[in-house]
Amino acid sequence: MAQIRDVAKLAGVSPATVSRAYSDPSKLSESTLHRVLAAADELKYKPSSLAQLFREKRTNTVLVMVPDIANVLFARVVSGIERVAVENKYNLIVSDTGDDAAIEAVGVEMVETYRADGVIQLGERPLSELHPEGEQCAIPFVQAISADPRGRYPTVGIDDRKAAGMMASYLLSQGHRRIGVLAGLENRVVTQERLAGFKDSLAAVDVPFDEVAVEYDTYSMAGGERAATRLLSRKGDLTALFCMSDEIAIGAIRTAHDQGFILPRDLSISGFDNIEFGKYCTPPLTTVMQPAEQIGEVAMSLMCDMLRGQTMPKTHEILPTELVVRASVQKLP
Amino acid sequence: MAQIRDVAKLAGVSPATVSRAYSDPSKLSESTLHRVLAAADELKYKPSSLAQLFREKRTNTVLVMVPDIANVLFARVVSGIERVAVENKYNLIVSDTGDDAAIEAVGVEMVETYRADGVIQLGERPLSELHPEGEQCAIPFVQAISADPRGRYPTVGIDDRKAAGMMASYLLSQGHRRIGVLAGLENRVVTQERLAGFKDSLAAVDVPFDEVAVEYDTYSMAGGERAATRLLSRKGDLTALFCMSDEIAIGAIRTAHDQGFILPRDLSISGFDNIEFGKYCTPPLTTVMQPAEQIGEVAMSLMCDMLRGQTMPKTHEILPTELVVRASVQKLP
DNA sequence: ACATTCATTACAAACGGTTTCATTGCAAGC
DNA sequence: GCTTGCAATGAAACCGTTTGTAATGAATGT
Repeated sequence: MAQIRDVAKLAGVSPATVSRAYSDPSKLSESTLHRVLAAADELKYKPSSLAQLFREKRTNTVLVMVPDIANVLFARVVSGIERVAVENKYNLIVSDTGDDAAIEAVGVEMVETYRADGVIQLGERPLSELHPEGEQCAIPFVQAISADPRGRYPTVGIDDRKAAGMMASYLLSQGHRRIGVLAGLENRVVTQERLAGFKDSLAAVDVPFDEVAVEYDTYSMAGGERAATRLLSRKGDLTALFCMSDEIAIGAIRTAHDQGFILPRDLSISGFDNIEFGKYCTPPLTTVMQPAEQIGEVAMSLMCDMLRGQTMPKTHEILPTELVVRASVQKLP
Repeated sequence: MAQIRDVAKLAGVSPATVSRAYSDPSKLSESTLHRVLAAADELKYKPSSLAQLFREKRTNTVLVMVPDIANVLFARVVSGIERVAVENKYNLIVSDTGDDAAIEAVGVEMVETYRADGVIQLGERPLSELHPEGEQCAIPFVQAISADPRGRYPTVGIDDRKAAGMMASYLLSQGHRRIGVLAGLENRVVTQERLAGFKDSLAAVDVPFDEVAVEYDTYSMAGGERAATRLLSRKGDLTALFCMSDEIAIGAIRTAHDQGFILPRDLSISGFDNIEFGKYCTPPLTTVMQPAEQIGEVAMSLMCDMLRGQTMPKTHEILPTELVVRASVQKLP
């Protein structure tokens, strides 16, 4: 591969001039610029980004830590991040962490070893748990989607509590009173937030919360199947299932079908997230829209701000959610 | 951030010694090693990968070009690539190309500018179309999932023609004779391959291929809906729909439901890919399993071989597919 | 006692650009 | 004609590692 000095020699100028031909062409005379570019073209010269980045001590790269890249919701967030990244000429290193603290810690280290300029964390773990210096450490870090909006680092996501409350209110407004909850993993803050929102709405209309009617499992279709099976065998009188994700709801629909329920006549089911497949369920899923792509876009925008301005925006962006009414929830007479 | 010379000074040795303390500790005396590590620890020294990589002229990074990261099938392939990448200590730069030739070309350039060591292409476009030197250019390149296995670059995927033939044969074996085809984009080689396989099986049992009964559209649920709507309005006598992807099939199921079909009684529908949601459709989707994660793993393994051995494996890995029989295809009397 | 070997460690070059500072040449101003 | 200023360019330092080669000293062999 041709180097800058080869081009310089061929064009009869110094390497500095060649460098300037790229970084600030206006500094060169018309004829020199032409000569340099012709020489570069002839030698098929491409500057080594490795050398450039080394000199600048920047990588132009942001690390995105995803708990599971094959999860459609996360994939959509990454898609949004990507869009803003290319706009701003950043590359994305994507790491599938499997929600593992050790892997995430390695990711954070990549910033300190000049492997990435900053980190966008899609997992729930805050930076303070991933770095030996805890809260003190100061690297460009943005947490998105499943973040607790109370730390000192910027976060972007939705108001899970409010959104869950919105859905619960809708179920109540449709006449449902005996509502089972298919929750995700119990130890997640997102689960607790959504549960709190659910309880809020019940309390607002003085419907007692039936502690027994909650089943926890993974945030997945298989988890939804299992949780639904357990819940339905225990409580036969439920009229609706409040599911904490669309995948859980899709699993629950499968279970309900298999047990001979006619949906939504015999059982109403609501989801959360509004993944594309929900629209194609039978019956189409009533759910809460979470603006996944937009969350990614905002997260990457914040990251760009941090990277350019060297300043840390102390914001916690809360993006709006929307109730998506389809057919899986029925109005009771 | 502390640098190697700070550590060297504190430990009273030369930078070279500090460097060797990491790269080959056996070269140092017990006491020196100890002193160096203590000094490094005290200063929280982390070697700059940027400087290291610059020196080695390697990035330890592989670029993955994905037409659409939010597509579950691609996401699963990326997941497989990831797994092998971390095993081999490679980072992944993921680029969502939107199937755009210009963006893909920029990706290929990243190798020439030392931004990545190699490229894994999940799109259909071969390297020869992405580089000014065409077939001549010699960069570490592996094409996966939608590759034409006839170029000089390694590919990994399935035998689309055979797999499609397998599914068509199954439909025929269930008594279907008037089978509509919901194809993906017409200009894709994968579409043509699967169509060829479909025709193969028809020819094998002397069923004439009904050219009219093919509808092309995008590989998506929306595309499936549109194509199904067009096809069903044109041909009322079909007993089965051969869909070229699960997403298309899911869209077709929606359309069929909406038009009052009882599935699979009134219409059988088959998919392709075996994405997770297929299992949760109503009725559960009969489809062809494509080993997406494994395709990713093999692709990344090949990439590692190329990167280490500097040799190009001239293989075209064909991974096995499987018929997944569920309930969306009915046996005709 | 001297040469030889070996283990340790230091020195300095190299990686390929960018950038600061100095130099040159030319035009304008007096 | 001489100074001044500016545009264009070059020389060289620099970024933080790694590594080939040289140097040092101790141990060994004769």
